[in-house]
Amino acid sequence: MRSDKFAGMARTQGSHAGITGPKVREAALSLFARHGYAAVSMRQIAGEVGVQAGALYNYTPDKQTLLFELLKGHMTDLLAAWRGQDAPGDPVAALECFTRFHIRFHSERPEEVFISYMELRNLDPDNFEKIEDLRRQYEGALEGILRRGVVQGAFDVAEPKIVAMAIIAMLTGVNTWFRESGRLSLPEVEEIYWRMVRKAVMA
Amino acid sequence: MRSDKFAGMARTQGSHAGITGPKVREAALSLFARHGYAAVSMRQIAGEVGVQAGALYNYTPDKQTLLFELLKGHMTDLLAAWRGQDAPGDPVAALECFTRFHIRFHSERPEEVFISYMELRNLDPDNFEKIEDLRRQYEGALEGILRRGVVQGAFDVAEPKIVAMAIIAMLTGVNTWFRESGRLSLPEVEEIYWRMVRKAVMA
DNA sequence: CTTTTATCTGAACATGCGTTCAGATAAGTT
DNA sequence: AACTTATCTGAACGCATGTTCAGATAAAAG
Repeated sequence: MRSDKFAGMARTQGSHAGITGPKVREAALSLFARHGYAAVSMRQIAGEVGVQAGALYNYTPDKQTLLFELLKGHMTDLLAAWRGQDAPGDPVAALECFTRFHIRFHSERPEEVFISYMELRNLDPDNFEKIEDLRRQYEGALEGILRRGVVQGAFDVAEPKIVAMAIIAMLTGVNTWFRESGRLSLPEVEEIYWRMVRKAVMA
Repeated sequence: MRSDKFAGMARTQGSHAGITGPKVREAALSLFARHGYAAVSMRQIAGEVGVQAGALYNYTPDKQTLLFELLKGHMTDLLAAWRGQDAPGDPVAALECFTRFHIRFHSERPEEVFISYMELRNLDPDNFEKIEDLRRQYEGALEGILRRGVVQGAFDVAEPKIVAMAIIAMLTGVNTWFRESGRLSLPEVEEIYWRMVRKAVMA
């Protein structure tokens, strides 16, 4: 029952709100990103939602699960969005697709990205393992592209797994400085990074 | 007086220890890296040192300053170590020097690196600005190398500042996976990353 | 040996934490 | 209209937090 509500099932009965669940997750996301999981109290989250702290426990069994659901949702969305790209078969085109997709997706969700990289250590071991598994799947997608490119002779990459991690680290770094209002537009940023990625792996 | 002690002046008088100051910083560093600044209590740090919580205040005016001094010390060491490299004048050789230096230095200090990237948001604005300034100086070193390479026609880089940040993000990512005991040695890792960096920026 | 002093203890302070729960509230159902 | 039930309040729970400080301790200085 609780999990149904948490998953976003329409609440057809109740008293005041009807959208408290999403608001709780939005408030938690924003506060965790700004101040860090450990530094944010349930009372602060409740305050942002406009509710007393006790009411939060209608939407999450505890604080830890609230964090976990945010991270899991982000990683699940990321994987689903990537799979929805149906990337080209050609490795070079696929790599370009991945590069642009990663920058675009991550720039649209700076808060999720931030906590996904910062708050992993605040997950208990079980939850951590689940998130890590999703992350490895995403890395594996890029690694597969690289391996296919090597087989076809398009890429010169001795260690596809490590190069995949290096590329992802580089692309994710965009989020530390990119601002919508800045000098460069997102397509321009994509272009700069795609040039680097392409040249770095090309045979 | 207190700042002298904190800076490491020999304590020629006192009671029990004589090395409590360094031990406090080591314990704080290790615990902050493992659990995060906000999640670590002064009592935990004191416990690791083998002292009561109150005694910590002989070595830091407060918890915030303890974090700040760790970050400042790390960034200062990093800049000093880089300046001690006297990098070659040739941009390509200098870039190789920077790449290998960055990987080596960071792999030797995983805890400092971790908190330097994770705990910036826990600094109050004044302290944050000071650390950011040091970080910009370090980025500027790489940016300078890139600019010189562009002028000499060795590099093809349209946005040296952004490419510098991208390279640093990529190189720092080594710390997320590299283990001394792993399959690859540090020189092998340096080689893999240097290949990527060189190819990515070469004209 | 006595004095000085840096260092540490142990208790206390006010405040905040995550979480629980009985009871109030208001919307949906009949 | 009365009934049901999801939702929220407000108070309470035990416990932890950063920081302070009077007093104990032991090493160095004379």
